[in-house]
Amino acid sequence: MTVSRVLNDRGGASAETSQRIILAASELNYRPNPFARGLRSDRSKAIGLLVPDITNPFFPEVIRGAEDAASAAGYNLLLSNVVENSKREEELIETLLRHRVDGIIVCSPRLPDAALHKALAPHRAVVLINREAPNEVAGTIVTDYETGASRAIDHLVERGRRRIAIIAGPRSSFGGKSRLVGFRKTLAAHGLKAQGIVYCDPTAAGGQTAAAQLLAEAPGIDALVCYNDLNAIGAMKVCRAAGISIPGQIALIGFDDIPTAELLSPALTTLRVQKREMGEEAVRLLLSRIATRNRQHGIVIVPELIIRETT
Amino acid sequence: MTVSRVLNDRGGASAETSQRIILAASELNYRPNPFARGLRSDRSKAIGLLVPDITNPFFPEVIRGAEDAASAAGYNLLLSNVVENSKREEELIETLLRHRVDGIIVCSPRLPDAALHKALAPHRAVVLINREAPNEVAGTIVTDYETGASRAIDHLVERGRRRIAIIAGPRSSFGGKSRLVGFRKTLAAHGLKAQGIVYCDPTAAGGQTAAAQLLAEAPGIDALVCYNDLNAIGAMKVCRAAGISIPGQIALIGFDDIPTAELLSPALTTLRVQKREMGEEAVRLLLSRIATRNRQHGIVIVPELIIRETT
DNA sequence: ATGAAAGCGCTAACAA
DNA sequence: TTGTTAGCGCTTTCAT
Repeated sequence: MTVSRVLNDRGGASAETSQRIILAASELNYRPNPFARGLRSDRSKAIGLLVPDITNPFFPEVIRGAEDAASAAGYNLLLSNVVENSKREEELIETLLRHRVDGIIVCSPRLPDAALHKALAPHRAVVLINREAPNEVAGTIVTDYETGASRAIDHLVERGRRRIAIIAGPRSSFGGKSRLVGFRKTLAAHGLKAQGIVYCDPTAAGGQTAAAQLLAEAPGIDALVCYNDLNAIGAMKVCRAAGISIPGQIALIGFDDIPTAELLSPALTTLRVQKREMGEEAVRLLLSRIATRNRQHGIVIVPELIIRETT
Repeated sequence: MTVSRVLNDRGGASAETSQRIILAASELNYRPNPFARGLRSDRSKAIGLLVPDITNPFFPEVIRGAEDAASAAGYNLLLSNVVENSKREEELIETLLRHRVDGIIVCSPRLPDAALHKALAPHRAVVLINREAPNEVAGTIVTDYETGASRAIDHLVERGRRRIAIIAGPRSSFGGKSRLVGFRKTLAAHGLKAQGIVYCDPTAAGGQTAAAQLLAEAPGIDALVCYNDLNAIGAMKVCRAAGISIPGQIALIGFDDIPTAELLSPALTTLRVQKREMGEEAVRLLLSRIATRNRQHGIVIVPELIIRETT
C-alpha cells in the first residue's frame, strides 16, 4: 500500500520512505501493470476512435488532433478503421466495447439511426463527429455543412455560374444530406436548380465516375460542387482528360480542404473544415462526458470558404 | 472452470452443459474481461505500430495492411504517431511497453542505432520497417531503396537527362541514405554526378524549400529526383510558379507512389512501394516472432518504377 | 465431466 | 505513517 500511495502521489508517506520507494522502483524498472489497474478500477484509460477510411486524407488530421488531446489527458487512443462499411462499423463499436475502452468517438457514422443508437448504448460515453444525436446517446461535434454548401453556391453564382451540377458523395452519409439541403435551398434562392445530382464513393475514383456521368447526362454545365475534395480531384482529372478547361469552362469546388487541395493545379477552391480542432474537441467533449455525468452536448463548426484557382 | 472451458472451446463439457452456458452467456451479454485475461496471461493480444507521420499518405496504407493482418489473427493495433520527432519516438516505444503490448512494429525509425536498440530491448518482439537491425534486435521489412534509386537514375538518363539534382529528404532517414548511395553509384556509372543535393522535411513544404534552393544554386538542371512523392509535389509547385515546364525543362521523379501521385497533372513518375503488403508482412513477421522464438528475420521489397508524365 | 483453490498486480477499506 | 485483508475476473493445477 505504501508503495502504491507513493507512486500515485497520494501522499501519506514519510519523505524518507518515499525516496526509497522511488529509487527502488527506478532501479527495478518498475512499470505499473495496466491490466491489474483495469481489473481493479474497471477503467482502461483508453478511448476508441472510429474513422470511415484512414486512407482519406481528411481523417489523419482528425486523428492527430484527437491523439494530442488524448495523450495530454493521459489517455490512449485505439484507432479503428471502418473502410466505409456500415456492417463493419457495427462490429467495431462492439469490439471496442469488449476492449473496455472508457468511451468512443465515432467519425461520420454511416449506420442508420436505430442501429447506431443500439450499438452505442452499452458504451459508457460517446461522441459523434458529423452526425446528430440526442444528448442521452452521445455528444456531438458537427460541421454546419448546410451553411458551407450555401456559401459554395453563393460563390459560384457570384462568379457568374448558373448551370451547376452536384457530385453528392455516398447516399448513406448524413453530412452529404445536409450539404444537399444547403445546395438546393441556395440554388432555389437564386432561382436556379441543380443540373444533375450523382451519388458516389467519397474517393477520387468515385469522383471520376460521377463526373463522367454528369458530363454525359448534363451537357453544358458550368460548375461542379463536390461532396469532398477527393471527389473534386477525380472530377478534375476527368475534365482534363476531356479537354475541358478549369475554371474556364467548368468551375470546381470541394469540401474539407485536404492538404493536397492547395497543391493541385489549378489549386482547388474548397470549404475548409478545422480537422485538428475537431479531433481535439471531440476528445475534450468525450472526457468531460466520462468524468462528470454532465450534459455537455454539442459543438458546431462552420466551414470556411477558401477561394483558390478552380473557381 | 466449466464456463471458461466452454467459452474457450476447450471441450471437456457435456453437450447439455455447453448449451446452457452458451445460452446464459448470451442472455447476460457476457464479454470476457481482457484485463483479467491480461493479468493472468501477461499477454495483451495487442501490438503497437509506430509511424513517423500519419499525415503522410504513405503511412495510412501501411496501417491498413497491418490492421487487416492483425485483426485476422485476433490482435489489436495500437497506433502511435511520432510526428517526425526522434525524442518522441523513444518515449512512444516506452509508452507501448507500459501498455504491455505483445510486440511492436516501428516504421522508418529515426533514432540512431544505439538509442533505438536500447529502447527496443525490453520489448518481447519487434519488427522494423525500412531499417536494418540484427536478428536479436528485430525482424525487418526493408525496401531496397538503393535499387529503386538506381532505376530512377537509369530512367532519367535514358530519357536524355544529364544534369540531375537531388532532393534528399531528412538527414536522419536511413532509407534516405540508401537512396543517396543508389543515386550516386548509378550517376557515377553513367559518368555523371549530382548537380546539387539538398536535405529537407519529407513533406510537400519541405520539397518546396529544397526545390527553390536547388533552382537558385544549380541553374540549368534538367531533372530532380526526390526522396518521396510529397517532396516531388512541393518541387512541382515551385517549378510551376517559376514558369518551368515539367517534363519539358525539368523531369521529376518521386518515391512511394502515394495515391495523389497519379492524380496530379502532370501525373508523377515514381517508384512504387507495396505499402499494404508491407504492413501485412510486418504483422505476420511479428506474430511469428511472438509465437515461436524463431529466427525469421527479413523481407526485402524492391520498388517498381511507375512511369507517368513527369519524365 | 465438473469444480475447488490459488494467484496474476493493483488499490479501497480498514487496522495498528 | 505503515501495513493487512480482500477482491476485481480469469485460467492453471489439481481434486473429485
